[in-house]
This record gives sequence, structure tokens and C-alpha cells, in this order.
Amino acid sequence: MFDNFRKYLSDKGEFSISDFDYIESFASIKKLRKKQYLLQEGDVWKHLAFVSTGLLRSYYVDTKGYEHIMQFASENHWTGDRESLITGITSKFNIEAIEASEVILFKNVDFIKLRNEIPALNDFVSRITNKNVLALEERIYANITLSAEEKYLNFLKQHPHISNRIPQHMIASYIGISPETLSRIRSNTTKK
Amino acid sequence: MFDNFRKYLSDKGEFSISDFDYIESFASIKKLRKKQYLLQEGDVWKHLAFVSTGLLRSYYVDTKGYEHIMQFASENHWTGDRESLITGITSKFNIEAIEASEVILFKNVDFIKLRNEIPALNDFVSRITNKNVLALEERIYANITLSAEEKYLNFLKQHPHISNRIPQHMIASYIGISPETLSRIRSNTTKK
DNA sequence: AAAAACTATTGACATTTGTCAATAAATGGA
DNA sequence: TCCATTTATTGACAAATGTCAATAGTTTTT
Repeated sequence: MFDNFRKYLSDKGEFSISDFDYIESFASIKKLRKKQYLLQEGDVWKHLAFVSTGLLRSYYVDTKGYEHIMQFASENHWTGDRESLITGITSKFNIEAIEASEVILFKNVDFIKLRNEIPALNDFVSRITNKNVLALEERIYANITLSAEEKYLNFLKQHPHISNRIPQHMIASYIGISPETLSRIRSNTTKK
Repeated sequence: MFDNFRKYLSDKGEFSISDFDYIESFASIKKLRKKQYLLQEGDVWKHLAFVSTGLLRSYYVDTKGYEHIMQFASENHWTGDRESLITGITSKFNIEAIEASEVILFKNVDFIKLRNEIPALNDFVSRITNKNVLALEERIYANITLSAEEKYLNFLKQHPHISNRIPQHMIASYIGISPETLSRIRSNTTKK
């Protein structure tokens, strides 16, 4: 049940067996069917969520009713709503399972405690936060720099492991182009 | 010389007078003329930089020679190259003063030490990193969601204090549209 | 197995945005 | 003050992308 999680953590930091046991004593498991929500707009998010299997998406719904995907979270990635978590305000977006998924949840208060008690965990969180910032900056750079086609190719390069598990129109949403444009891009590039 | 910096820090955390003195003992001041560089592509960045007065920009130059602005940093903001700092690799972008500016520099090794010694400083850095992530996410949302005009209006809303200190074509670059398009947007919206 | 829901493709066309070029206006230095 | 540089505007046109609508294919559910 925690196999993936342990493997993931041992990859990322120096944890002892008792660290694992202790950390896991605060974890709870949530199984999600396809299309089931982990978080819905209007809820307050108070957890940290590690995806041990499956694939989720976070998306906003704009005033015209269109969805805009902010994040895909596959196995060994974290998801949640940082804004809601930090500020305590109600969430503006939804997190939904694209595939049946298993998620490990930590209450934020527990996790803060764990970070204070286990320096290796604290270091690890700092490190992935930093990596997260770099990834966000790269995404912004792609957004302001690339054409629709280049954005798509860049997406494939950045997310090779999950690109074939995501419906095309969701990739279009993530990179900020229309699904029709993406369809045409693909039929052009595969021709070549 | 450190007046702004002290005011800024006291706003953001619980620091004692001796904390200030101690922190500042590791600081160095760098004055930049307009158009002078704080960092150039190819350098390795090893500092943290707090802008006490003035305004800087960080930008990439793409393969076609076009500049793409990733960040504006005005007084009471931080700048630098996180990627280069963390990984030790050579920087891919430039940081240049748009206005004559004064910057407070900390060597990364010193700053890490300070964070370990002063919990309030460490907390404060975590907090602004979190806020930074939220800001980056908002920028991505704007990028994938808004039209050129909406991107511009959104920029004005997000950066009211600096928008009139930045040449238009740099705003265009930051939001990822051509300078001509931005000029037309402005002549349209001011007509209304 | 059939129906429903979701996903992808395609055409026709509209709209947005970019490109190139010329010019004007503003700014900064010598 | 004058010259050079930077910045902004505008027109004409091209290219990229979006929109709407129809259809087909695929997957999921009952």
C-alpha cells in the first residue's frame, strides 16, 4: 500500500525505516474511481496528497463555463490546492481522477509536525518546492515563447510518460489552445 | 542603506534588532546604472538578491535573437537565477537594470547559514516561496486563458505600481504578445 | 448488444495576432 | 543643443488560431 511511497521517499532523501513507519502512521489512503473528485470548487483544502497510482487533473472553470487544466498529477507526484491550504480560503478549482487512482493523504497540521520532527522530510519538501518553481517557470517560458505546435511538442517532451494517457482535448486545455487546433497540428506533423 | 530592507523584513516576520545586524553583516550592496547587468547568460549565479531601489528585468534570448522577459523585480522584491543557484549550472538568462538600482546581495552559502540560525528568516523564506508559486500559477492561468487584451489588462491589475515605469514593448514581451499588438490594444481601449 | 457519453476529425469561415516597413515621438548622452 | 538611440504608432497584409457545425469513431454504461 505504501510501497510506491517508500520507494519514492528513499529516492529523494535519507530516511530510516522508523521514519517511514512514523510518517505512514499519519497517512490515510483514498481510492478514486475514474471521474471522481478529490477536491471540488468551494471546498477548503487541508491536506497534502501524494498520488501512488493513477492520474488526476486540476482545472478551473472560467466564467464562460470552459475548463482550463492547470496540472496533471500522475503516480509519484503531489497534488492539492496550495492557495486554499495556505490561506484557508475556499478552493477555486477542481481535482478529478482521469484514471482510477490511489492517493495518500496527510493532514496539513500533521505534515507540518512531521516536517519539524524529521529534518530529512523538511529538506525534501524544500527541494521539491524549488523544483516545482523551476517547472512553473519553464511552463511560463513555453507559454510566452512558443507557437501552438511547439507548445504541443514541448508538452510531449516534458511529459512523455503520461501524454498517451490523457485525452487530446485535455492536453489542448493544458497548453492553452483549442482542441481543433491540436487535432490539426497532429494530423500535420504525423504526415511529415 | 538597509532601511528598506529592515522595513521589509519587519513587515514579513518577527526579527530582533540583533537579527537585523547579524543578517546585514553578511550583505553586500551593489549599485547598478541603467542597462547594467546583474547577471549575464553564461555566468553561474551564487547569490540572493534583494532590490532595495530601482527596477530590473530577467530575460531569455531565444534562438532567433528575440528577448523574452520572465520577471520584473522592483524595490522590495527578490531576483536571481534559481536554476543556476540550485544546480550550479551556467545561467541561461540575463538580469539587467531597467532603472538605476540598488541591490543587496547575499552569498548563497551565507544565506543558508542565516536560515539555519534564524528560524524567523527560514519561515519567511518558505512563506515567500509559497507566495511565489501562487503568483507563477496565476500567471500560467492568465497565459492559457486570456486574450491579448485581457492579458494586458490583467498585467496592469497585477502590477499597478510598476506598469508605468516599464517600456510598453517589455510588457508585451512579458505577457507574450507582439509590441504592435499591444500598441493597438492600447489605442483601442483608451478610445472607449 | 444497444444506447449514451465522450473523444477526435474535418471543413468553412471569422477573428485574432503577427510581420514587415515606414514614420514619428520621446529620451538620453556627448 | 544636437545626434543617436530607444520607444511607440500605424498601415497593409499574411499567418496562426479559434469558432461553429457536422460527422465519425471510441469507450463506457446499462
